[in-house]
Amino acid sequence: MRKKNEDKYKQFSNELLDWYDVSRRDLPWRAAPGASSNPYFVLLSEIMLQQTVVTTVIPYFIRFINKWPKIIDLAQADFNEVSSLWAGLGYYRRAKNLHETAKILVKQHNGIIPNDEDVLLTFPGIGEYTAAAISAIAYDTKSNVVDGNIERIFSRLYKIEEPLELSKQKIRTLSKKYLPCKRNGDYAQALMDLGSSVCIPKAPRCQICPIISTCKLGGTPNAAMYPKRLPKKNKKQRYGVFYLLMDDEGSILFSTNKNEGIFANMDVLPSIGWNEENKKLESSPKIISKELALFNLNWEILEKKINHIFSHFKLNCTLVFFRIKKSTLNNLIIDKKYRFVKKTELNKLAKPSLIKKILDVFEEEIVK
DNA sequence: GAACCGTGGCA
DNA sequence: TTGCCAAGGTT
Repeated sequence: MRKKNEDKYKQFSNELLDWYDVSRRDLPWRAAPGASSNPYFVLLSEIMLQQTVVTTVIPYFIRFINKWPKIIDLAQADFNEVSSLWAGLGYYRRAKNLHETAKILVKQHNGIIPNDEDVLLTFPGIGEYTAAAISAIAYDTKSNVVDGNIERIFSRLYKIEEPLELSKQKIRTLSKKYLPCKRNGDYAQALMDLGSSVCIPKAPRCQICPIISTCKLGGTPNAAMYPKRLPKKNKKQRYGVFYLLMDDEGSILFSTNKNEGIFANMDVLPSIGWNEENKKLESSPKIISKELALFNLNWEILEKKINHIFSHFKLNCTLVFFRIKKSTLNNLIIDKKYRFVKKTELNKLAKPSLIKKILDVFEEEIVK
């Protein structure tokens, strides 16, 4: 019986690797067939790919390796520049963790990325999946790489009825049995390519699947129903007010967030609210905040509204544009954390997509 | 375990 | 339009 199972596992990986040799995606961090990969490229791409699709990552990855071709370049970079190149990619703590990891690697590991999963796990921003993926893809170790794609594939292979949130450990145990003795990095990437182009979440393309013969759901209309999931919680609606303050030289008031919370370390516009109850703030845009108080002045005000959706809440944004004269700045109470940024310096900031969106809304006013 | 942490594409 | 989801990690 054991012999029979081993044959099954071997056939599975062989068929998958044969498919990979023909169907593999050509990605900028991927080594040519037969060539050894660049561990720095693997690490950088794996961090960027956390919860982020390949097509989104590619241009960011290219910009990063053009600016910092080696890990030592990244380690020595000014974090503000790292943050700025990361802007728009989301999950901004990743940028800080990446930079910290690069610095540790250069300082304590001679700039060499370890192949040991346990060592990789000690770096900030590298968890179980990423450690296994770097080890397998960069050094071809026999690591049990389990990402969302692989969870979906094994959920379907075994027609797992439990919600994915509850079956992760079972899937790890199953997937470990299938690991081949050779080409482990290719094998992991083959599963991921399969998950992204064939065993896709909706409408899986079972007709062209190289491993349909081992799949309990293969070719059945039910395949799309797996993996099953726990019911999603509704995103709460929050309300916030954002202020675009421009002086008569065209400079705009910004602050840089601390290394915490949403938009960690990013450059943002002054805002208040972000609460579920603050809907009433919409009607009093002139009172900004304790740190930034505006009273009894004749402002040129333009008000707009946009919506923005985050991973765990929705934000209804009231946007308020003020044009102020420098001579009246003395009447403002402005916390020291704020600073005016010249129009020509805007492109150097690390602006989250929401902040870019707000600047776009007032583009005509900014150009004036 | 559950909440927090972004964004864009797609149906 | 809305909800879903994607190469997860940290607290």
